[in-house]
Amino acid sequence: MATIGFHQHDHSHCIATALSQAESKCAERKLQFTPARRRVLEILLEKHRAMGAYEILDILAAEGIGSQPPVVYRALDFLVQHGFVHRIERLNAYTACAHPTRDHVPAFLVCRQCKAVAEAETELTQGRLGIAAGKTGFHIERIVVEAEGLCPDCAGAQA
Amino acid sequence: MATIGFHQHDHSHCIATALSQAESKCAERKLQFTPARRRVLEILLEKHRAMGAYEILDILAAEGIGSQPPVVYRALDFLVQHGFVHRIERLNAYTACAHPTRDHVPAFLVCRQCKAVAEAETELTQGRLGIAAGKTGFHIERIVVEAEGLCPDCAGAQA
DNA sequence: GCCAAGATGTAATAACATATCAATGCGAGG
DNA sequence: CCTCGCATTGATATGTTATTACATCTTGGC
Ligand SMILES: [Zn+2]
Ligand SMILES: [Zn+2]
Ligand SMILES: [Zn+2]
Ligand SMILES: [Zn+2]
Repeated sequence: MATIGFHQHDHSHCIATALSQAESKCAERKLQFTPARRRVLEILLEKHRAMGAYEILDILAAEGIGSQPPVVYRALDFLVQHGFVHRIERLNAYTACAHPTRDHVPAFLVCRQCKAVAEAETELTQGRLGIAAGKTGFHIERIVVEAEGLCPDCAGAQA
Repeated sequence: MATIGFHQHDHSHCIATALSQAESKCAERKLQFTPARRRVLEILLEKHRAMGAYEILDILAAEGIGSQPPVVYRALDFLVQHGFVHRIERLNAYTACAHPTRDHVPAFLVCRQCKAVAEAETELTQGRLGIAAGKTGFHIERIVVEAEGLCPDCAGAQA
């Protein structure tokens, strides 16, 4: 059992599922799902939380996969590029996508205390931001939405 | 003349205005608007774009105000804390608030090419993100919204 | 097999941020 | 006036995150 999106669940098999989905997707698109890329995604799925690049690198180093920063940054770039992983700007950290099969605009709830992260989705309509962009002629390609606050656990522990 | 919010305008006097507004606000709240803090805000107002901490520090160093990182980070912390400056997570950079008199939830349009930044406002209603948060018991305290794309200038230059 | 594109190995460095502790200034209460 | 407490500053060191640069190797199309 592990904490995901702030509730408990058994995800022993969803790692395998996500990995094989990623594998298929790469095959379709003629992308190379190399060992380092695969292992980084697997690590993020296993831990099921946001991890810093160097935290991942430590694991790779221990396993003899690579010990230099570019090893992990290249893998992360690939995974982020193709939507298997999201970067949490607020934390300078990375987390496996919670619904990699759907095309989506990710949004995150980030606990400022324990750093737990839950992935939600925002509406595609860009509201006042889209309107502001339109007025000025700005062309939006991507939107970062990250809410910061207290997760249920930490809020409860405040007592 | 300078680029602000992606259109031209003369803001020779708005620096002075913003500074004196900040001064009043600090006086009201019994905050110390010290020389370093004042100068950092002034620099951000002058340049009128997002600046990295070390870029600001270089200026402070040249002026003999201070050359060590804590000098600029302390000033930035203060200015961000009190709403005179916003941090752009996507860029690890800082920019003077475009409407410091109003209480607001800032949102940004960030050009991926030239790094120009425009500040907009988002609705306070948190839409589906708020709903998702409510369901899981997450308590939102702050929301980061940063749109990435191309500003009119860069889009034009694409040719 | 040959070539070009993509991926990896490796070293060095850049960019961003914080920890720690001593020293200083300054107002409120005695 | 004194001094206690608190915010600020000074100074040094260190921690953390990310990129550049260049050599080498692999892969897949031809
Ligand atoms: Zn996702
Ligand atoms: Zn928490
Ligand atoms: Zn603002
Ligand atoms: Zn631009």
